Amino acid sequence: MTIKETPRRFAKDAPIYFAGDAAGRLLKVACGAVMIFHIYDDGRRQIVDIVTEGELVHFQFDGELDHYAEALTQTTLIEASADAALSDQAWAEFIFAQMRGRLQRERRHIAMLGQKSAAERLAEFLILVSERLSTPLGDIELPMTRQQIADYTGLTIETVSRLFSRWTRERRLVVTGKRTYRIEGELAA
Amino acid sequence: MTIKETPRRFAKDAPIYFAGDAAGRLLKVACGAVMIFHIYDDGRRQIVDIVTEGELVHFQFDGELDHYAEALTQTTLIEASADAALSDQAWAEFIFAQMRGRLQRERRHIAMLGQKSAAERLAEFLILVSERLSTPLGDIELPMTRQQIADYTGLTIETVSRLFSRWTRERRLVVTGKRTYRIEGELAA
DNA sequence: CGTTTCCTTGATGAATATCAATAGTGGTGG
DNA sequence: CCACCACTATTGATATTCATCAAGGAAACG
Repeated sequence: MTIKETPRRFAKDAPIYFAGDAAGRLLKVACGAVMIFHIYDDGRRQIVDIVTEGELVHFQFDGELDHYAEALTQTTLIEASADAALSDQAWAEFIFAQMRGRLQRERRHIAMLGQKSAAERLAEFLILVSERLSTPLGDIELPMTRQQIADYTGLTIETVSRLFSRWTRERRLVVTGKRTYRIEGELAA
Repeated sequence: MTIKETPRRFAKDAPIYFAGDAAGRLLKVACGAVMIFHIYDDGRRQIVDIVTEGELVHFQFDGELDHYAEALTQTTLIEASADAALSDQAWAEFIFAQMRGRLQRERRHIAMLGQKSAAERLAEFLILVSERLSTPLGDIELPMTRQQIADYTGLTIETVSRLFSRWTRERRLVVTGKRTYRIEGELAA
């Protein structure tokens, strides 16, 4: 018995769910990319993770969701019943593997935010994105605004902008398109 | 058929495993507390999570571990075969619930490190510890050095020490024992 | 006790946030 | 196609927070 999967499409920047929404459905990214984030009362926002093709968006299958999700690009999600998936052997293994990957990324993110300088954080972010969102050419596809990058790295848009400018000036980073870059040398320094 | 569980004891500050160690065994805290951390080449350390009674220490059941674990207090762990546990219904559900809890905490930790000031971070840390390591009396049991607190909050020991001093001076925090505190007012401010 | 480790406190400096102004970019309708 | 508008990014000047450096004191341990 296969599990019923319903596709849902989201425009760029469209909200996917809010904190407080009921969980219960399992969401898998078919194409596009999703950002997961927290918001504080005063408007501060922290992007916690970026979810890409083939990955699950969250693992909260009952109760309420405690974070937000938004489409970073035009995105198609596959929706399925969480209960059904959990009792299916193959799905359960997939879910487990996904959770493990997510835990690993989040651990790295914690270490980055806790210990690294602005330049180190941005460099690590770019490398992460190049591994997860890249075109096959090796160029970094960066479908994020400065504000989003700042909210992922825990910096301000000005600091992010200054680092981009400096690296570009120093030819460590080359702008190869409207929203694509290529890393030429060692960043971080 | 029940799964074989072997207890193992660790002294305070004893290492439990290192990054690079083979995974494969499942570890559950029977009593005590364990800290999970990352280390960089230059010695910087980030404590990623604190694992307490009844919780699983990690979820890497094959390949290599990519982080370190150390006993925060005298600790007893239960060791079991990961394979056996994963194919047991009740265990699988427990593992899933544990992973979800861990993901939730790590998300919060990311948001804290990315967006909050030193005072806010330390306040949040104390509240977290009071929820997770507290005595039934409401006092905060703090079996951690200033360095460990700093490595959890991404601050320096001096900053941590100054905040403790200030809050104690302002009677927001009361020292009720050698390593126990009580929160009296609003911290963070 | 002496020794080591941990903690506190002060003085200073560096990294990064904040504030402010300008420039660029994309989108829309005339 | 152009002109306008709103949004995003850049850049500079300044302020703030927190780290670093340095020294002394307290607690823990043999």
